[in-house]
Amino acid sequence: MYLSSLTELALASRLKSLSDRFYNAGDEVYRNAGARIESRWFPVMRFLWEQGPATVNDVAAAIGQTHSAVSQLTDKLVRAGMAKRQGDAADGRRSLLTLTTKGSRALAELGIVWAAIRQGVKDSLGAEGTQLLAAIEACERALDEQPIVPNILNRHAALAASKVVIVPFRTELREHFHALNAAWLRKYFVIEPIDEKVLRHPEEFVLKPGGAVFFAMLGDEVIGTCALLRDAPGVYELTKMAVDESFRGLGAGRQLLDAAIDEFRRGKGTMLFLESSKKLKPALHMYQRAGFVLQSANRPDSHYARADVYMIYAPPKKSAAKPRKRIAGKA
Amino acid sequence: MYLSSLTELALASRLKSLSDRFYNAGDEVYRNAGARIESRWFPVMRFLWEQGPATVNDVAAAIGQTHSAVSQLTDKLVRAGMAKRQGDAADGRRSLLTLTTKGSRALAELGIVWAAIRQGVKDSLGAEGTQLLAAIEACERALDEQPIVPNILNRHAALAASKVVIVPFRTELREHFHALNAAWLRKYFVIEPIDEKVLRHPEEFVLKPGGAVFFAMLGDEVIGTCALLRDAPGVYELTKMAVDESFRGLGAGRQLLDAAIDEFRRGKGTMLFLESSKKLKPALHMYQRAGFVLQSANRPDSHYARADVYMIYAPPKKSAAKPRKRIAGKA
DNA sequence: GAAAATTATGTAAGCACTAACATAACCAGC
DNA sequence: GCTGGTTATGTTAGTGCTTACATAATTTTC
Repeated sequence: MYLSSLTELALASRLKSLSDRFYNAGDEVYRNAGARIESRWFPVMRFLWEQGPATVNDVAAAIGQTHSAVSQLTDKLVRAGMAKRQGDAADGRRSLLTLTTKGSRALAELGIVWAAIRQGVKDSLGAEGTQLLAAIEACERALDEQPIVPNILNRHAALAASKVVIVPFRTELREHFHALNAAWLRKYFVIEPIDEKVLRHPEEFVLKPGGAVFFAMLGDEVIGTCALLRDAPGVYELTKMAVDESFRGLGAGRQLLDAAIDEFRRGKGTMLFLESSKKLKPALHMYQRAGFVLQSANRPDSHYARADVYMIYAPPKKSAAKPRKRIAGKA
Repeated sequence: MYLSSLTELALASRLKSLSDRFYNAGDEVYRNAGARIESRWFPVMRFLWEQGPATVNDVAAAIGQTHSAVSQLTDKLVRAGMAKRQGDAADGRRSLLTLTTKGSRALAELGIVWAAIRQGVKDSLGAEGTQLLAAIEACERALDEQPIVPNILNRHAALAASKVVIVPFRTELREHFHALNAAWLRKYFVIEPIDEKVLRHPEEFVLKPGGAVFFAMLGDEVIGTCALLRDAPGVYELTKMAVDESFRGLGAGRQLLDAAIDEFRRGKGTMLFLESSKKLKPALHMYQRAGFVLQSANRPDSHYARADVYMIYAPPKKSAAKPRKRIAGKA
């Protein structure tokens, strides 16, 4: 699913849709089991059932919703004959919500339905269900203790102060060349032996034959990398492009690409190609915008099992790359 | 929070409220960071940004919503000048959604905001955040593979066919006496040495001194237990009452209680008491309904550190317990 | 090549919730 | 005892989504 690739950014949407799925499942179960209640009623009714009569605010606080929501829900319960409102004699503002006998009877009959739900959820979700519950619990607590927005804004201020800079290979950054690439390789494919060799020893397999490695830095964090590999005299391969997931969208990929293309031209290269996979759509778009052209056939003697895309650098004539570079520098 | 005590039963409500919290947090962040977008727009806009122009249905499928939702959201994006609709020349039914330059520019500026969100979420939620994402992912997959409703309905049918039966102690059930009690003790308190002793050796510490242990069975599953402990001649303590969380609401607790009270009367006991904790509200209600009366002071020489409630069995005269038993048997 | 089915999209009505306001009851401090 | 603030609740309008329906374009089927 597309949303899962956005990880933290689309949390709310995914939670919402999971929530809807469970609400619907609940309603379907109640309907099929002959229960006369709806899944949205459950928290309020169960609370009244367990704890006895309570005020609107009590209920709202317990189930974590606004008093309005509870008040409106109560209207429905009253209309359905499940609950009633009684003025509190001691305090005229309050009104006690109570289950009617019809309401308590409806709940009393639900015992085995609840047991079935608990078991059924365990059957379907297994350990994931327990894990989900635990994670929800933990997040609720974490959000209560440490509000998330100020945290994000602090981070934002820090990031806004720095900007992405491309630097050439340095020995002390070698580790990152491997780590950044391993992350996405593991995610989408597997790490092939040739990857491991090159990623572990860039000096020997990239630099020495006449290639280059670049890193994208944000402040003092290494957020991306790529390599220009000399394949034959004048022939270069763009490869090992990787940007840390948390820093996608900053333009680091494009800047790395531009740096590699610059290096290719400085070296008076005659051909620059890359191999990739159809799975990596956003990357392919970027390559295309940068001047790479998709070839109809795959590269004849590819190094990679995963490669099903072959692109060659062929920018439109009249030096279209120059102005582009200025824009990238500005962004 | 009350909802967390309902575990699987209130999953939907809790997911919804978590979702709302994240939506609100997102909006707050965007507002404060000067971004011109709303958190609800994000999935659609990001998708168009990454994958290029797409039809309503493409977008809907990718972000897991109905085409109507996307269509309506598009109206808003168009009104805000972020996107436009273009009729597809090849297929007159379709209309391609595209970001306007204003839209793409707005997103391009969001790079560091997204990075900040990812980092900030990690700061606030830490491992819980990762765990939550993993759990969501797993649940989505599990629900797709194995629909949950038929599972629940099967379970329900099975449960509806059997009913709760109370049986006296049997050696081969000894393990359950410990397991059922350990579950709730660990959850609310800690297991004190005296608990461990009695739970592990009910024959020696409960039966031999003249007490009794009961189990509640549903089909061949042991779902609850309780013990009647002889404290002194004619004086009995009701204790070690436990019902499996998955089977709350079936009335097993009440039936166990009735069985113990019956046993107490059969033994011509003169006093029956119990100790419990204010934390266990639903249990206290049940005890009260069964005829236990809350004492103003705690029991003088309590065995338990956790006990802050002391109740004595004193049913209203004129044999109120008899009719009650019939009802319990019927339920 | 016309009829039937499918696909793509928009529109309307409804639901669950929230925010914002309105009202009434209560309470604390002078 | 009155006054300003608080608390408890209801009411209204608005939002984001869904379902159900409507419509038009396209493809399939005989």
